[in-house]
Amino acid sequence: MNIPSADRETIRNLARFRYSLRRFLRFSEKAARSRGVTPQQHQLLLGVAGFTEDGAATISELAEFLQERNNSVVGLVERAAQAGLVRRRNAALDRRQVVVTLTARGARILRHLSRLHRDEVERVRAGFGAAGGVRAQTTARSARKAEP
Amino acid sequence: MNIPSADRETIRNLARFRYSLRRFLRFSEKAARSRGVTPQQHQLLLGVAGFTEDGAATISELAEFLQERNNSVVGLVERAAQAGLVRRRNAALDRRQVVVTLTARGARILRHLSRLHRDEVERVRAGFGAAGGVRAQTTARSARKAEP
DNA sequence: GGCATTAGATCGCACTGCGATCTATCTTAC
DNA sequence: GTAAGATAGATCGCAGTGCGATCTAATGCC
Repeated sequence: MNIPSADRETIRNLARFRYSLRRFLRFSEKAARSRGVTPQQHQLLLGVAGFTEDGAATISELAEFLQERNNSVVGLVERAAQAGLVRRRNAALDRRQVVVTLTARGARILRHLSRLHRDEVERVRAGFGAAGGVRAQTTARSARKAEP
Repeated sequence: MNIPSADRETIRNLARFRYSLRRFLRFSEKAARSRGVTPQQHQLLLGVAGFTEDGAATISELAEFLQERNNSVVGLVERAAQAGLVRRRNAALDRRQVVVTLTARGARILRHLSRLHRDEVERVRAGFGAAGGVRAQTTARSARKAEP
């Protein structure tokens, strides 16, 4: 394997960072499902309500927010619309554009999930800000018998 | 939609945070693919080399690191092994355990990717640490015509 | 008005993570 | 020692999801 110690240090830090990230995303995923929406739908709601100034977003804007291709977003919006989370309408000014807004139900779920996330994000931020130490993680690691 | 302004603030911050996250993950994904491995394989390499003290990890440890079920990890390791990125061997002490280590090729790729990621992570951390302002994002947002 | 551009939509596909289930190994109690 | 339970992985089939390729409709521009 022979990895130089400078790289080892970098790798160790990156691993901690990614582990922290995974745990956060996992938390978020469970939170979303606990409210009856998929993680992707939750992100969609967040993008619709929080990415722009006016609480509405086009497919392209959502694709930028989610960092996905717009055909992926089309499908996601379609399913979310069927689930009664968002509403679509054509922009009057440019009728190629599709403006997505939240339904009352979508807004309610987003509000609830956002409150749940607020605290957790602070924890993650604290972990990121620290010089590389997230203590709770080390304890979470399962003990493995030493190799002979 | 009627979302209270306190929630609006929270939602706005969460959206910024998630957008930053998505962009980072996107960057990471492209970096991995540019070196000929899938994003998941990259994370696997990182977990093997950086999650434990000894540069090796069992399936269960990797499942914890990746926050996935261990059957998912079994498949991931299988594919990575076939791609010549990692090696498996049974732990001598507890023969139920499977210890995963990096091949020379896996280590080389991980080293390269880690260097690429180091700077980017710092940028993300900076964005997280700031009181909620990631400026670059606003400019990246596509302009949408105002609704009439 | 005609041509390039842009915003979405449609289709089929491939990957990946999961639930359910199974086997092998280790641990504990008796 | 041995049977019962626990633990670590492996196997199988499936469903969700994001993507490439391609198409249509609306807009911009000269």
